[in-house]
Formats: sequence, C-alpha cells, structure tokens
Amino acid sequence: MSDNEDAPAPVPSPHGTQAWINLMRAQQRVLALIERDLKAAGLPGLGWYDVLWELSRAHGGRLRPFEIEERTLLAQYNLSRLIDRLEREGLVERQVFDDDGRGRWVLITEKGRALRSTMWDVYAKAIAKHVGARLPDAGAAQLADLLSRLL
Amino acid sequence: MSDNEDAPAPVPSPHGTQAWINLMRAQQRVLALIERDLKAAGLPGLGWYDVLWELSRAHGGRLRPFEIEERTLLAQYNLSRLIDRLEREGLVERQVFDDDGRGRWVLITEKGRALRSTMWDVYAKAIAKHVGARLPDAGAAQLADLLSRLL
DNA sequence: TACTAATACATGCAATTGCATCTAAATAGT
DNA sequence: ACTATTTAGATGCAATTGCATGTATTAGTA
Repeated sequence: MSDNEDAPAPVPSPHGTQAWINLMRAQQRVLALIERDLKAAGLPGLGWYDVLWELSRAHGGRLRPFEIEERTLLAQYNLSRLIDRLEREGLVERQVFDDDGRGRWVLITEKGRALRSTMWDVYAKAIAKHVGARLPDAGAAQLADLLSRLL
Repeated sequence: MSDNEDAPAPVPSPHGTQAWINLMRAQQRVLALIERDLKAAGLPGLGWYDVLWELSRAHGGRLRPFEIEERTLLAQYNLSRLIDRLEREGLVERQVFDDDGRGRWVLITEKGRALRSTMWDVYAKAIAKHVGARLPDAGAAQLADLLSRLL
C-alpha cells in the first residue's frame, strides 16, 4: 500500500483540482467586486451585513453570540469584536440573558435594520451584476446545487 | 424608468443569490479545512503556496512582483510584505532587474522549491478529501466550468 | 532639456485577525 | 456541598491587512 489514508483517493483528480482553483478565484474575484460596490456607496462590508441579516430575520431581532457564530462562520473572537463595532455605531445592543449568566443577547436596533436594508439595495444589484449577468438562471441554479454538496 | 443601471437586471434572481451565498460558504468552508490540514502538518498557508507555485513554474524560476500580483490576485502591498517573509525564510531571493531600475526579480530558491513540493503532498490530499470526495468527477468538471464563467 | 505624469515597489500607521488565555458561570462527578 | 470540566464570551498581544503615501525611476510632452 502506498498511502495511509482511509477511504478517499489520496490524489485529487484534475477536475477536482480545477474546481477548487476556480472556486477560490471566482469567490475572491466576485467578493472583491461586491465589496468595492459597497465601499463606493459608502457602506460597510459584508461582515457587517451578514450579522445584521441574521439578526433581522431572527425571532425578536435578537440572537446569542454563539448562534450568530454558527450562522455566519465567523470566529468567536472576531465576532465578539465585530459586535463591539456594531454596538459603537448603534446598530445592535447587547443585553443580559437572564437564563444563563454567561450569555448575552445581541439585539438589532432600528438603525441596524435600516442600514441592512440600505445595504441590500446595493448588495442585490452587485450580485445581479457580478453573478447573475454572467450566468443564465439555470446555470446559477446548477452552480448553487453543486456548491451545496461542499457544505 | 425605475433604475439607472444599463444592461443587467438590477435585481438578482433567487438562483443567482443562492449561487452567490453558496459560493461564499463553500469557499470559506473548504478553505478553512484545507488550511487546517496544512497547519496540522506544520506547513505555511496557501498564500505562500500560491507564490511559490507561480515562481516554480515560471521560466527561470523568477518573476517580477507585479507579475506575481497578476497571477495571484494579491494586493501589491500585501505581496511586497509576503515576499519579505518568504525572503526571511530563504525561500525566495530578490534580485535587481537591470532593464528597469524600479524593478526587481523574485527568484525561488531550492529550499523554496522543496517546500512547495512538500506542501503539495498535503494540499493535494486535502483537495481530494474536501472536494473530490464530495463530488463525482463529472460534477467537479461541471463546477469548474460554471465557476470559470465568473472569472 | 525641463516638467509632468505614470509605473514599480516599499513603508508608516491604523484597523483587523489569529492565537492563546482569561473570567464568569453552569455542569458533572464524587 | 466541593472540586474539576465545560461553556459563553471577552481580551492582551503579535501578525497580517488595508489605506495612504513615499521613493526611485521611466515615459510622455511641451
């Protein structure tokens, strides 16, 4: 035996490798374009959007930090500081969580909801421009499906 | 008229949006897994790999910084400092570029080639495990093709 | 030639990230 | 109840990133 792994083939197929490279490049490229559009509109980046979005659609407009963490894939220490920044801007508030003295609620404010909505106007157009316009709708659906298998 | 953009539809289709979300998530997730494997093997991250790879396949094992920049999508100031770090580790060398006093060559060393090769052993297995094993080869090919349209 | 703009790369400084660790509070084991 | 573990979240510090700008050199233009 030439390898000590268990099931999966140890060498990636050329197609698998190409898929990975394109995944990296496409994401970097489109992300940069979308962030550029947001910045050009004087708006914060997608990190802020993601948190505000999860909060705004959560029941009661609030979540525990660890719940946001799960939904956004942000690292715990990054999220903790991101919440600091959001709080400083009045977009969210931290509240005590009575059932567990360690816990906090993070509650989105009206200002936070308004900003998320404004951001979506720009974000949605950016997605349409940088993704939708480059792929027929059926292709987008197929892409979404293939990518979902990596999740 | 309700919009000031030119050709593309201003609102993304649900499929386009889903494709974008999955693109972000899949890339984040797989990237994190691959970086974890590299770190577990005591190796540097993909940023180093990308530069070493471009250099090792370039004619004469050397490129100008701006050429690396184009090939890797690294920002100019980030690349400049990344080269500093690579140079400190003896993986590359900076040389003067005689035809243009502003320019530099970045030359990969034997040590740099060796490290890239070692990294590839781990990287290739990680791609196989985190991408190849989740997608049939035909699916990977299709994914690569769809993503290439975003590039 | 002298002057202005553009190109190639580097760097000071502030903001963000990653890592390790810390505190406080809840749970588990005895 | 008492100690050890685990969990939620925060934080000090070093490394990296982003932004703006700096330096040197070449190209363009009057």
